[in-house]
Amino acid sequence: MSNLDAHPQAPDLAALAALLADRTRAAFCLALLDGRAWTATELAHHAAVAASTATGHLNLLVDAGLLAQERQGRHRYVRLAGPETAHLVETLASLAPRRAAAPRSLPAVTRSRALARARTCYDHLAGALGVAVTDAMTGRGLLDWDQGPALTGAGAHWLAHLGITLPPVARRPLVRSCLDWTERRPHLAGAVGAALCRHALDHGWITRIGTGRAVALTPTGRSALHDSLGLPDETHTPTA
Amino acid sequence: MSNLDAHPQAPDLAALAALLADRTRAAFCLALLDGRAWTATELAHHAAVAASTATGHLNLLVDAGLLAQERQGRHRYVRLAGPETAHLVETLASLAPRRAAAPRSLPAVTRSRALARARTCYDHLAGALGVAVTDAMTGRGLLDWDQGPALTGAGAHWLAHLGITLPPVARRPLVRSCLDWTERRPHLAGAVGAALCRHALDHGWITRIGTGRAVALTPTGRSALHDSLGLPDETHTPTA
DNA sequence: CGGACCCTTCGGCGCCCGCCGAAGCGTCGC
DNA sequence: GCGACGCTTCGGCGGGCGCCGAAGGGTCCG
Repeated sequence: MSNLDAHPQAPDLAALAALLADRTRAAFCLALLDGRAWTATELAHHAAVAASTATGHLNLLVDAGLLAQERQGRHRYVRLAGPETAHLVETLASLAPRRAAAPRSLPAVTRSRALARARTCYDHLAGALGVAVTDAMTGRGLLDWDQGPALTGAGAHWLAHLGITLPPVARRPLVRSCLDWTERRPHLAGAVGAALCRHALDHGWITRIGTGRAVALTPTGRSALHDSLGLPDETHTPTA
Repeated sequence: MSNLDAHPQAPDLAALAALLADRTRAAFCLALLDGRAWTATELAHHAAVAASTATGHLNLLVDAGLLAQERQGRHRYVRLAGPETAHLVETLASLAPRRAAAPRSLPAVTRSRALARARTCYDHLAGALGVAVTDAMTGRGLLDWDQGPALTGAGAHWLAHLGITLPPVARRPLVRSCLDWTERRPHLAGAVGAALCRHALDHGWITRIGTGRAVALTPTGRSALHDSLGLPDETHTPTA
């Protein structure tokens, strides 16, 4: 009985894992979790490798279908091929040993400031803000995790009230739990998470900082999230 | 800006992926998805490698925390360290390219026979049987996937009626979707999936075949699943 | 007690793969 | 048209890692 007979999937699984088993390619995929398209040169700089090295790595990822690419003149843009790839990268990231562990327990006022340091995770909100939004929605009965992650009726109404319409065809889960690497608690992913993030960007609740995944919570956003979810808002909360 | 500065997680993520980026280790982990403990020698035979090779690989996986081990005299038993590891392996397996694709569309009678060829996936039912159970539960309103995978009230009653009690502390999701590699459709995972599988084994609905993940649906099981979920039962259904 | 068995360590071999700079092609903007 | 820029190809180098058999230690069983 050969290895192939025992588990035909083993070589394929190993090959897929091997694509992420290189620190440069891992850095590429982590960067691309911001949901945007990067050029080859940007990724090379980001990962501090030569352009020729980046080319080889990107070819592997594109050929394997983990990344999608688009040519615009001399620029080669790549992005994660879809939510499945993002989910794989997220899963690996959530299980990988932590290095710089975030503080476990923040005082409330510090937590309020921490909301300002948010980021996106693929196409949904992550970090302290993502977790805070998720927790608040859960606390207000907009999400129900008791029997698996689900959007409640109240949650659907709340979204509609905000003017958020969900995609008519549910080809991806409406609600998915995504374990936040820094907070070590789940934040909201799936179609709802993506729609919320889109809404937050479109309405100026958050703005992107630089070219990474960092986003800044704006005063408008802080106020809106306070009104709609009761998140701490420094303009309304006295400083302790 | 060095690679480490850009993404501190990248080397760790890559290291984790590297653990599964070897066909022998991948075969080990796929085998261990049956949820049982295997000895080092069994795994070596299974993957067709020398005992010394298996030792080295197992040491890597155990040291990294992906596997848990237990010594009993001269035997070294290892198992997957927990559902998180299983989820990672499942995720990789579901994204890995397929080789021997299962037939896409089975005639009903052949599908009935296919139910007999089931398997477990970590601690829940998989394959044709797992998918059939999942579909039947969904069709009868016991599971609701419209807003994320969820157990319905009817589902909870159904489980109670079967005598299945769920763990009081929900430290893992009650319901989780697990994409079935061979059927390419989701089967039920999570605490409910595990409880169902346990129940099916305890009540003789399925029995294990050999030392792998294959399980056989028994006449008792076929009858019980027909009664409780309307699954095809050859003793009640005329052969076409 | 002795042989069989499980498992581990060791050393050597061969293969794979990421890295780089140099050279080169195509695009872009002045 | 020319230089700058983005990207690709090529060849060589060095490091890493899985593989094996041999040797050996510990456990098990007749």
